[in-house]
Amino acid sequence: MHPPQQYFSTSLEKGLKILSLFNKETPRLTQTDISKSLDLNMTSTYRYINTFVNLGYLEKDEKTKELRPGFRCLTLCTSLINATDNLYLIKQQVDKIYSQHNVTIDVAFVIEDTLMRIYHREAEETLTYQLPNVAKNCLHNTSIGKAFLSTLTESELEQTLDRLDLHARTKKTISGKDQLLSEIEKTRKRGYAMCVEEYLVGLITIGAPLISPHSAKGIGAVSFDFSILQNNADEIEEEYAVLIKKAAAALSERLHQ
Amino acid sequence: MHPPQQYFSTSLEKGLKILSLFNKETPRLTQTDISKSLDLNMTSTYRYINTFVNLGYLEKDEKTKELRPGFRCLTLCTSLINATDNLYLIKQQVDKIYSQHNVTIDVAFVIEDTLMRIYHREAEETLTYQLPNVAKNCLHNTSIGKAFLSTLTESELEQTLDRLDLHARTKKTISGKDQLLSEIEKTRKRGYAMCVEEYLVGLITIGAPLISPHSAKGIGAVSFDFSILQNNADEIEEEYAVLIKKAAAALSERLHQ
DNA sequence: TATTTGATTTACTATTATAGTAAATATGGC
DNA sequence: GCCATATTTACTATAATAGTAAATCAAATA
Repeated sequence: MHPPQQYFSTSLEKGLKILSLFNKETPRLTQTDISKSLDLNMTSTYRYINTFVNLGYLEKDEKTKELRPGFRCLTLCTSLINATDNLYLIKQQVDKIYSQHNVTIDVAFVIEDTLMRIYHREAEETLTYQLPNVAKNCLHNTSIGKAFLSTLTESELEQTLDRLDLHARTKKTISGKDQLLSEIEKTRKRGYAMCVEEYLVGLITIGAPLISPHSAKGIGAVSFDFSILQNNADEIEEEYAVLIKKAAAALSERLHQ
Repeated sequence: MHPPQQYFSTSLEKGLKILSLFNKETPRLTQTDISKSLDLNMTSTYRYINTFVNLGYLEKDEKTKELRPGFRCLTLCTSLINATDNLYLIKQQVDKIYSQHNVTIDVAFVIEDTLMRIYHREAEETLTYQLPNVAKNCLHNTSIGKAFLSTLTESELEQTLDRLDLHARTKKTISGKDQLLSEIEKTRKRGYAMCVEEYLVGLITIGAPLISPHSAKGIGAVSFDFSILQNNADEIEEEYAVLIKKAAAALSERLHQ
């Protein structure tokens, strides 16, 4: 069935998928949760979980059997984050833009069609929406998503759009595939994406893609968020189009080592 | 040879061991480095590395073949750290003590006889030594190490000491096993460890163990560091013995969820 | 207190992934 | 160009894992 991928450890992949399930939105999971969301049979799930628990990466509540990241995750994560300056440099750059322009900024990577926010700063004295740190089904209705999509090749884009559920979160959400394709094309040409009340009523965002200098592939995007009560879309585009592209370029550069 | 540990994924364990090798001191490693330090044969090392590279957890420099944590580590780590408040709460507590007493504070966990620092604050206007974030062979000559050892059972302690290389870093390092055993006993009784120029000439530290409220086992320690030029050992003990124990208790509590 | 239901854990193999040897192919230094 | 070192590929015996099924446990309900 699967192409027999050599020199690839499927067990390791499954383990990492389990760890990746834990985040701010879902900090605790049961064995069944994990088994279901990864479509992994109970015994295998049990084996991997047991491995993590034995090594201290997960802790299991003896009563509820709920799992949560353990102290070993703390050391692993601090080590890994210290090993590269990436996160530090990203935060530094975002903080700089934030202090100069007082805008709400989001930096997110896209992993398996899921938007993973790695840093966020919120503008003062503005209306803001708290977006989740991990968000599925958002590539078509956020500027981060659209900016990311604009980095894909024709065939990748085609495949991705077929996979996605182009759910219409608001009346303005672009949910037709053709319409979305031309929107992505527009985004690619001008180098940034706009999103006007497509994700949430009242929310306007402008975003540009982050390109890994290592692989030269799009890996995520940065966006500025505004409330429609304080800015209108044209003004935002006028004022921030150049800035968001510069921000994306500066951040992309900082992904280098 | 090994007891056939059921419900444990050895592949996952090896993968995690590889990831754990990356830290501030060793941010880049070659396949050979990894293979040697984990005593893993080249083909297996290659398979695991390849898995990580394919998934984006490691990036491989095409020229030098050096490996470093990839963008996928960033998302995993931010998710995991967001999933629990542990790190945030620890930092908060340390910052509080720091601002009240202006002392240099280290918080570290002990993993496989290795000291992993997860947070550090440095006192202002004092002479300080920059300790590494990951340090081997330090359980016998640091107050963090000795405090941790004092939480072990008799048999665990016995086994650990037999494993360790009781290297004498300075003239004052306690490198005899019996001498160390009575030092640990003393530490256990009073609830804190002192280390007077045993790790570095001129460095005095006082530390107390961190106990996981989950497993009720010792997992690390917190310490205050001083220069012998500004404080003498007796003064430090007098002034900080109660505080370090309180700090350890407060931090241990915060490991709960 | 029994009974049901759902979840987790253990027992047991067929299957498959992995370890490890060895050979091939890079890569860099003379 | 040649040598030394490191990485990658080929190949199979072996050991780990997947998956079924049964057992155990825990919680909710009768």
